[in-house]
Amino acid sequence: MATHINLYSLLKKCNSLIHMKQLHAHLITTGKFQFHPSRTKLIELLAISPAGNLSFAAIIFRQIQNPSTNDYNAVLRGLAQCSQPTQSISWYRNMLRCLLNIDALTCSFALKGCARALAFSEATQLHSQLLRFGFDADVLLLTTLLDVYAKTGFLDAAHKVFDEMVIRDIASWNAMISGLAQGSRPNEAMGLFNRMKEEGWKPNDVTVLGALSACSQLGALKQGEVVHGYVVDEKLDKNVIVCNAVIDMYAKCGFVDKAYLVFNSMSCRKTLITWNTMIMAFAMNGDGYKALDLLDRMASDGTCPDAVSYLAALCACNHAGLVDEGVRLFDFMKVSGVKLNVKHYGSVVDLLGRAGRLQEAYDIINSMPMLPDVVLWQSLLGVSKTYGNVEMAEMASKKLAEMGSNSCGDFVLLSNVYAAQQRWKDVGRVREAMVNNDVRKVPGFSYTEIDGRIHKFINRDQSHPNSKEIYAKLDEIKFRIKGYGYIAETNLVLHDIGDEDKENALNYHSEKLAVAYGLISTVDGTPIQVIKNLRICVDCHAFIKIISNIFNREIIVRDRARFHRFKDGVCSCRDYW
DNA sequence: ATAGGGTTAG
Repeated sequence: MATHINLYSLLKKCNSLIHMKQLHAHLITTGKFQFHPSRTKLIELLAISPAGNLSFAAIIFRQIQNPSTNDYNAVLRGLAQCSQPTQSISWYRNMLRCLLNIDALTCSFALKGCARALAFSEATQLHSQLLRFGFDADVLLLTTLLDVYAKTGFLDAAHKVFDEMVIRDIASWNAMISGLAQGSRPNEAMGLFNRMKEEGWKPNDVTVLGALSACSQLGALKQGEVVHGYVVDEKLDKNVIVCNAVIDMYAKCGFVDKAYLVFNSMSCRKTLITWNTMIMAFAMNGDGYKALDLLDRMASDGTCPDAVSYLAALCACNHAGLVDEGVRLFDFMKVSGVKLNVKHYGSVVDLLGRAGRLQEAYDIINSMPMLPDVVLWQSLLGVSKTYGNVEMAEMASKKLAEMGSNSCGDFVLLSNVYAAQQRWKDVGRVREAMVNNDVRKVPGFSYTEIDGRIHKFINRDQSHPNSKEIYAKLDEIKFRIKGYGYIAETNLVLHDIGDEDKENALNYHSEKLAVAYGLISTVDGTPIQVIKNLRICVDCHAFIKIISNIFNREIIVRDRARFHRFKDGVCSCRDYW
């Protein structure tokens, strides 16, 4: 009896493989291995702790004459969190064959494996099995199930599980809220967050992380401020993870100053991620020098920059047009010992390309120790278009085709390169390829927050209740801005349609709809904030510059990569993006 | 001998 307790307490303190092996040897040499209850705990420790060793756990498992469900579960848990989580599914199937008694933990670990392996259909099988086993009153298990459905992208199935749960606890709400937030349905995430409060639940740190992430995506400042207020009131800001999320929220809502205020007044210790979040915030805002300054300061503060820190700083140089600083930083990175990945190369290629240094950009691609990705060739294609370099554009397009990229933007860019040289035959050839290849077009959409409510617009959207007024406003704008030298950039539209129709296609881009709605529904002089899922197009950029001038409004647009602040007819990106 | 499992920022 005494040895049971001793072994158990020893196991709990065990944090190295050597110690685990010693305990194993002890169980063997004293002849207790086959019968001692701590054996299972040892296998679990080996299977799941960072100091453990999963294959060794499996070896030990095979030495057991009559493994219990718990022994199986211990290995299953390890397999579910290892680098090949599909192994957990085969292990589970094997358990069903060999064992009669599966318990709720078996299902829980197997579901975890499905989540990691993104195995939706296996999860549905587990779902029906756990119902048959009668585990459907188990809150923890149903929360895991909900989470698997959400993580595999089946949010409606997740929601159904959530809705049908007889008993829910805080973690069930949290799983559903963060599932919606991470599944690109942030508005619903906020809806559920509010409903949760109405129903008398008290959000905890995990809850606010989901809500803050949703606000970040939506650019929902008003709602984000409410969540921040709650965080402060409930002292959830003792948690550095929460602080990081608050910083990110303010930054993504366009309030980099507020983000920096939170960054500077944190009561808990900053982590690597805190610094990276703030550097990224400056980068998105075009504050190149502030980002570089922070990169220096983090090191002197005792936090060693990692690959993400450098990427963020490089990105900042790129957005601010700090070409020499960026190249210097990149050269330093190569000797600093950080492991560069394809994104670092992509960023520096973009930086050089935008500065017109196409040959240097191309040389870097050729010197890369890894294969260039689609994004990198797209960026080279983009800058080739900017500088009218036909050969480079053709080469990049060829690579993109080889890699199976089939995005509309690639074809449009190449076509524009030819069009600029009046090579109409080639333009026609590209159009034909577009038709034949059935190109993908990611639908563009924009959000704007008015009085704490999010309004979403897609291109040519007519579903908004105020649609009539919005289109009338756009007509008015169109009329007024003609006098300011605005000519629609119709070469961005690649359809066989007349110029007027091309103009209409551009006129109803989602960001224009959102800005027009902002103009009619907010008081004169107040800023208008728009979030767009793609990069802003040249035409909308020119259009909004003029609007900021004639309507005397500050208009802040966050596109996929950065912020554009339009004021008095100019943009903070200085037309460099 | 018993508990053990779920939600989490760049």
